[in-house]
Amino acid sequence: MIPIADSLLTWYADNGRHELPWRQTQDSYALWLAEIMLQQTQVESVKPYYARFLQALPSWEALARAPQDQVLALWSGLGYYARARNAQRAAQKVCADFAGQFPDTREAAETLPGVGRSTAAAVLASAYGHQEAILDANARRVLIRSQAIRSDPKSTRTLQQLWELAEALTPTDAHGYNQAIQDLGAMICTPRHPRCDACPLQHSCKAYAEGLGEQLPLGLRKRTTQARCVFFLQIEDGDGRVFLEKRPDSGIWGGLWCLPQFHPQSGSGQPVPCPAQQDPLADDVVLREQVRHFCAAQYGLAVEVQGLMAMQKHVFTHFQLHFRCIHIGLQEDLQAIKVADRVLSGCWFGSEAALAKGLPTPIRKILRRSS
DNA sequence: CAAGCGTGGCT
DNA sequence: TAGCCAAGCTT
Repeated sequence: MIPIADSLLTWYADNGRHELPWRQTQDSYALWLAEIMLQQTQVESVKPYYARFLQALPSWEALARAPQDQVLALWSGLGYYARARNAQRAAQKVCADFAGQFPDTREAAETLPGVGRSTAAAVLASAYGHQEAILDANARRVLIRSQAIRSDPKSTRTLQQLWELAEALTPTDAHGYNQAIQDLGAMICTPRHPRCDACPLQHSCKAYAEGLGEQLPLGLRKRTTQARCVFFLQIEDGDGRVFLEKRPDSGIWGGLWCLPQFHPQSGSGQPVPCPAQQDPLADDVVLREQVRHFCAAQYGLAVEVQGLMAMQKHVFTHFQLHFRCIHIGLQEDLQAIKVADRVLSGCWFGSEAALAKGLPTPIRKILRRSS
């Protein structure tokens, strides 16, 4: 094992990103919130969300008591929305079970929804000064390179080995060290084309010595970019309000408000796989009749299809969604609305009210364009 | 334990 | 363009 703490801390003092917003506070709530937002998410993306969220919900109590819709609206666009729902549950648990203080042991902290080992360690080190090691993507990459670990980074054994390494290397000043190793991973020891010439660990780095800097970590990701397709139904009433449904907590975009989805091949409206077809969402008389039938059966709405927007694509980690938006008007306005209000989990929103909700990014783009 | 879960930037 | 990647956790 090659020690790196001293070199890292020295480098960090002069080169670290000391100005990051969550490095200006000792409040465990703010530090925890930053860690949750930063999971799988880049610093620049988090900054505006962090400021807005803290401003609106500045304490455990405020978050615990907020309407879920407000929490999701503040998270809207940041992605991985289970984090937002878990964060609120965690705040409620902190208030109920931990007297409004972030727990002071890792074991207790890990009982909070959305808080795993690394997040718990990061908060305990930064908020309370505990000597706790983190192991996020940055730390993992730095350790793998500095020790030239060639085994599969995803395997349980390698992870176990990395955690042991992380704990052994983490000094008393874990707070500073954790920030330092993350900054090195973000600024110098980057996934591709690491800047070894500027690295404070170059003299001791086994990967550098063996010319493996670009090769490690090994076999990172396997990709499957299956394509699915769906229609989004933009149904407007006589007052220009649009109809949105709240999605169930489980699955993609959980808890967010969304336009109704439709596909002729799945009565449920679920997106369907669309292998490289010419035009999987073609507009014709049959489709328009199917849409009318769907709206009647599903929502009790008598509608007329006004037109189809151009095909668009939204890319997720695991698949890409091809979609077209269908503009729809009501035939029998007032009567239809009454039926819908009674039958549905959805609601009608004016343009401004809709945009204030927690919306998936592609839905927000659709509604912004037509507002 | 592998799959699921968002989005934006970079190459 | 299309693939790759980012301060992980849950089921």
